[in-house]
Amino acid sequence: MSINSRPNVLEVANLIGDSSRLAMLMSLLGGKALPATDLANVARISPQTASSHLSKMVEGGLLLHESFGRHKYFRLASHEVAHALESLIAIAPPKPVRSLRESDEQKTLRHARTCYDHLAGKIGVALTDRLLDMKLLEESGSDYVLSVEGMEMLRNFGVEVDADPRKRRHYARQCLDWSERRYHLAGSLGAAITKRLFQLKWLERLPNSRAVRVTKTGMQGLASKFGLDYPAVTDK
Amino acid sequence: MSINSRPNVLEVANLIGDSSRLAMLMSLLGGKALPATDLANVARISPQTASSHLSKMVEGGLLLHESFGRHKYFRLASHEVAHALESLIAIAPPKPVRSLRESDEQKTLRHARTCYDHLAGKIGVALTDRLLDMKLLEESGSDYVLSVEGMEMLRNFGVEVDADPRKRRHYARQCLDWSERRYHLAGSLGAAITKRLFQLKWLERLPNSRAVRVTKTGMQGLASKFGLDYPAVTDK
DNA sequence: AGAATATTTCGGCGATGATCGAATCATAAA
DNA sequence: TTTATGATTCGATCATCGCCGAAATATTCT
Repeated sequence: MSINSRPNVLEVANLIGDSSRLAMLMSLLGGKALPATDLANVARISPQTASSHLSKMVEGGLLLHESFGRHKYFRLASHEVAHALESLIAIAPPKPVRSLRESDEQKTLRHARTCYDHLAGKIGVALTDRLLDMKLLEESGSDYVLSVEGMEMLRNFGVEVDADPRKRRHYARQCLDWSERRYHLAGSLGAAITKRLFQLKWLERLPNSRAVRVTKTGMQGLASKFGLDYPAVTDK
Repeated sequence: MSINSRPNVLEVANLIGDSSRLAMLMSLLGGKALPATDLANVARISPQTASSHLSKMVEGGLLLHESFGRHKYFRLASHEVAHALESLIAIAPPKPVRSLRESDEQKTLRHARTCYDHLAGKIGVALTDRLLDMKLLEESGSDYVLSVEGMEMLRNFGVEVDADPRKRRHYARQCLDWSERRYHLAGSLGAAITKRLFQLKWLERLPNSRAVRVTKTGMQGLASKFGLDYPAVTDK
């Protein structure tokens, strides 16, 4: 029984397969650590129930926690957990019933959001496309590789480009975007670029959401630096 | 609520998070299609219960079925489903309690098995290592790329090497091996090589298991063609 | 045709587990 | 210290769902 040998797989899948816990996990996919009460809210359950769920997920290796005063912050335990969640999202059947009037939150999520630690949504896909067009990034097999020019350009841009990217696993992974059904740049490079965009205040987080907003300077910056035609992205 | 927008994620995770269904899915990770009764056996449940589970998994998009006479064969619906399962295995905490006397089945699984459509286990990892040593394959970011020599060599070896590998997604993916905690070659290239090894009868499937056996000619062949020191692999 | 095997449907039992109220503990503000 | 807020523990309730027995349907074998 190859299943008995890995009882933890069952435990992990079981943990994810509950509506309340999944709601918490999905909101943690934004990459931020959130306190227990906030997580109870997103799941629409009482603090007691949330506490129970959270301790189970910590026990099961899905989450880590850190205490600050009377608050207890939870976050995903690793990139691997985020990746597993993404891969589940990827196999959930295509588009569900789509109401004519798409919810606002839905719309902002589709537009731009963080996917654990990197940029996703229309903007994430568009930026990746630009990097490819500008030959800063190249597809390689089912992965990306940073070109020499790309490394120089991004370093000048202030991104912490790794010394020897080829040595690192998951340096420039392709991540399948559920809203766009397209790939975009993930991995530690994707995270580093996103980090820089926040530093420059080209991006800012929206409260209580994975969604992010491109600021005014961000629009100008993305246009001049990467030639990203912002209106074209938002329109269609 | 980004969760309400994707109810299918919950459904999928829920389906995986049941012991009986997971047992079936794990055995289907071998890549073969199996009839309902066999799946009932691996899960140690009655045919009625299995039937119920199977129809749910088809409904949820995890499985596909094909009928041959009175038999109904089930298989994983896609590479993505296999990939999602692998990613769950990867986050299940390291090694569980390990009895001194490891079960025979466990041992053969560790040794060599199919991971959906490619070779895994000690042999899978060892073969990948050899391909890297021989410069037929190169690491690129978190992925593999077939070298020019590699393409020629494998084509001569009878592997259906794709015309333009760079165009294909998931051509030479790295797959994390749960038993070895090492990466090995997956993707369509990994599948093509494995297919060829079965053709040549260097590998043969063991009944009712994901485990595979390296045949006598296989040992010789792997040694002469890829310099794979078979005894060294099996020993430690 | 009759017998055997594979799969499915229905119905009811039973266990697991998500949920919240009430109470407790811990930390921070007043 | 007192008060307020975040988090946890315990206990009881209640719904869900996995499970199998019985019976039906379909296909193959003799």
